[in-house]
Amino acid sequence: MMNNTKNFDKSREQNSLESAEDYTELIYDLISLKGEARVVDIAASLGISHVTAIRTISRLEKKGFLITKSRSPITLTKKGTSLALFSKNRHQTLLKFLLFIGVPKQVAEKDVEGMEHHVSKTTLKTIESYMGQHT
Amino acid sequence: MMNNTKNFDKSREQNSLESAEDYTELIYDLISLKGEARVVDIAASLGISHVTAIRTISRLEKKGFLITKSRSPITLTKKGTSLALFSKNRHQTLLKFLLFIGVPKQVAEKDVEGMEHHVSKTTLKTIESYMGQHT
DNA sequence: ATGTTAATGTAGCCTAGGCTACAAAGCTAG
DNA sequence: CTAGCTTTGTAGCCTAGGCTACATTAACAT
Repeated sequence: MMNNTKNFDKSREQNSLESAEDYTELIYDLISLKGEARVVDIAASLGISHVTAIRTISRLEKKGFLITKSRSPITLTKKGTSLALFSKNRHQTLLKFLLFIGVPKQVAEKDVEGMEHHVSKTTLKTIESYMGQHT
Repeated sequence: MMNNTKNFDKSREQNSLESAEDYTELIYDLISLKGEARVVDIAASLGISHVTAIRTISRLEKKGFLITKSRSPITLTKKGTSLALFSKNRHQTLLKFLLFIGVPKQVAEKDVEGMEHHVSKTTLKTIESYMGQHT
């Protein structure tokens, strides 16, 4: 009889990592650009309703990526900041690579959004090294 | 006041296309290899319970990708077969490309699983052409 | 200081995908 | 031909992410 938790964790760590990456990255950028990250802006940036954003943010808080205080801007924890930086870097690398092989900018930008969450560290390293050698 | 249907369609056509691709591809392969595609085998191959498989399959039937008959093997419609072939081809191309740039086989195989659904036709074409030129 | 607007939060509904537990149908062997 | 295993199907629960509608809080302007 298989313990349910395993499968949970599996999809949770997949799905939820994706939103964790998207949200922390976005929050990081918002803080950089606007000085603070607010729910409205997050929702607007992601093209979703503020309600959905609030719920997801509260889940991410439970998982230790960020901190919320009622009606105050959102801040990233250390864990959240690390994830944001990692995601941003991966995003950039991948984008550069697509452009490098000749994908049109607009297409590359859109494709990266979906692909980035599924690229392992090994593949990322390989890409970096490949671009290094073929410059 | 935004019409709800739009957002629905957006996520539906994303999410559901992913499973449509996975399922049609798998069913296609099962028919090739075993002569027929049964729920148990689909579930086993995807590593999910047969219940989840049944539900998803029934959704895909509603969307015209396949046909089920109670307690009989599953068959693909024309639409389903096209999608399967397209997905298989994209999968292969992407895998070849990752191997080409030097990603270890095991890693490549795993990464492709996630990435493939997010690679546009344009990017796919670009990859093909790039590999053609750099052989 | 009060009234309007913007931001946040709550309730409740939907789809999709995950599960277990149980029920029914079909095969296959005795 | 019946007992038992395998396959398929149903009921019901969970998480995650999407929404609208409504409520509350805060900020701002007059």
